[in-house]
Amino acid sequence: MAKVDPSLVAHLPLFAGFKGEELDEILREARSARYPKNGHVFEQGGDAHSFFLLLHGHIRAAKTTPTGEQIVVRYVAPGETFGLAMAIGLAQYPATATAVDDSVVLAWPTGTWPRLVQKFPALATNTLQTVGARLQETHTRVLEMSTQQVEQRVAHALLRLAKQSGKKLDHGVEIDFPISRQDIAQMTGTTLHTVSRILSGWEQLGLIEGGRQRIILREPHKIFVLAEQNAGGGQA
Amino acid sequence: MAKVDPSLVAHLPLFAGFKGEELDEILREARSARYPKNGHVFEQGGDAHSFFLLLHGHIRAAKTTPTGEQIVVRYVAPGETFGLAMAIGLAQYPATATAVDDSVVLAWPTGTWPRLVQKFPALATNTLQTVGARLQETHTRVLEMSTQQVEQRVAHALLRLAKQSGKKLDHGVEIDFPISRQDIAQMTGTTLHTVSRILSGWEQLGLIEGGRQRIILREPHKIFVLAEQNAGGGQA
DNA sequence: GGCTCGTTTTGCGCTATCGCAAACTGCCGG
DNA sequence: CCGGCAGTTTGCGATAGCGCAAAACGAGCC
Repeated sequence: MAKVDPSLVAHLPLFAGFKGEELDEILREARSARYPKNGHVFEQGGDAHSFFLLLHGHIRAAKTTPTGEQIVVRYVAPGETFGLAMAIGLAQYPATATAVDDSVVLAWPTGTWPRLVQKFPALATNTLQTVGARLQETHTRVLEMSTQQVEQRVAHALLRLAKQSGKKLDHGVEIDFPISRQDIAQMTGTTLHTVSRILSGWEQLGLIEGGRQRIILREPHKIFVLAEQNAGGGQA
Repeated sequence: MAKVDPSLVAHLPLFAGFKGEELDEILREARSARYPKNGHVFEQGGDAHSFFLLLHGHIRAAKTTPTGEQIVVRYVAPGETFGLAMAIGLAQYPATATAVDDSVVLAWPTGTWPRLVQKFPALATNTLQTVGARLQETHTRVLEMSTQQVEQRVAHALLRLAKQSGKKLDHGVEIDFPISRQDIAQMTGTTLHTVSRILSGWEQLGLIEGGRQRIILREPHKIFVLAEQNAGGGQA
């Protein structure tokens, strides 16, 4: 219904190199949709009927094991695409997408992708860059999980969240959407309990301030130091 | 020099949907190169001068931390592309590629990519699929590292290696290139020692047979069971 | 204003896995 | 044929982090 102002999205990586009228044509194919907090945009295993661009809000993409355990694949911030399953050759979504805040998305039916890509090859190369960047990030995540202790991984995770979705405060940065200790545990490969212990410790030290699904980094720099330093003693 | 027979590579995912003469044109841009066992194809941080297609042999892609720890990102089997750094927008290689066996590659100078993609947009979409598949695999890896014990992760790793590069034997499957316990540790996020203990245990049970940089899966099915089963007791 | 439920905190024992050290082994080079 | 060395095995503490249990807390609802 309500059309999206092209100028609002023209600068996004997905549309890099597009003229106004091309952009128009692409946007015409999308419909916009609103999801309330905790609403499901799509579910793991469901048919990949659409791909999305987040306009407002925040989306959590999570993957579930057969035994019911979950990990958070990533948090989607406004301006990012998600649900690209079909673009990478999948017929079903490999993860579940849930709005963690009231969110507004642009959705293109899967069927439009081949046509759009054919007409606008730059869409494919732009998407390739995006997916490639995510691959790099995921490799970094594997590297961290392999070589760092939980405390450092949590520190890195918070810094990334702050960078991606941080709201600057007078003193510190607040993560701009509701996120629980459990969520952080699922991002870093640990347990709710361990995250809680770590954050409590940091709060004692005045590094952060926490609340119910809220985290404020009061001393980002000190957390950065924590994240980088080798646990205990390094190799001489 | 020696031209590559197009029919040998025509069926690869990278070239899906290409006619013979298009293929020819693409192949003409590549040069082939040979790397001896343990030769470096490129190094992490080095300028991304080329992208590659592996024709023969096996390549190990590994990422190193500032402190010198490594993880194996993946093993490249013949027919797969690697070193796609520039296609995904990187100017430097994010990992080091080493031949684990005498290997032959096809190499395209980075500069050819934009031109090739412009002329053959399907290259971009094919590559997108490939990179997307790798992203999925990496997410699976994160999931495993987050939710499974070391023994199961090792089992999964061996099964994947066997599937990708296994040589069928009378009784069992042999991994077709030299791979050390250390390598497996770096694939699963554990230590050389733990891998050695696990494999020794399995060898006792007759599940595998090992040697210096060699692994034979004698009972793939039993290993599969090991890989899938929840450690200890699952939830009732 | 009081209640309820989801989130967070915290205590405590347990153990999978690490980390170090040392012995062993099969290949490769000379 | 004889070292020497990289890769492997194994033993033995040390411990980070898990898992369970329970209490404290706080936001929203009635």
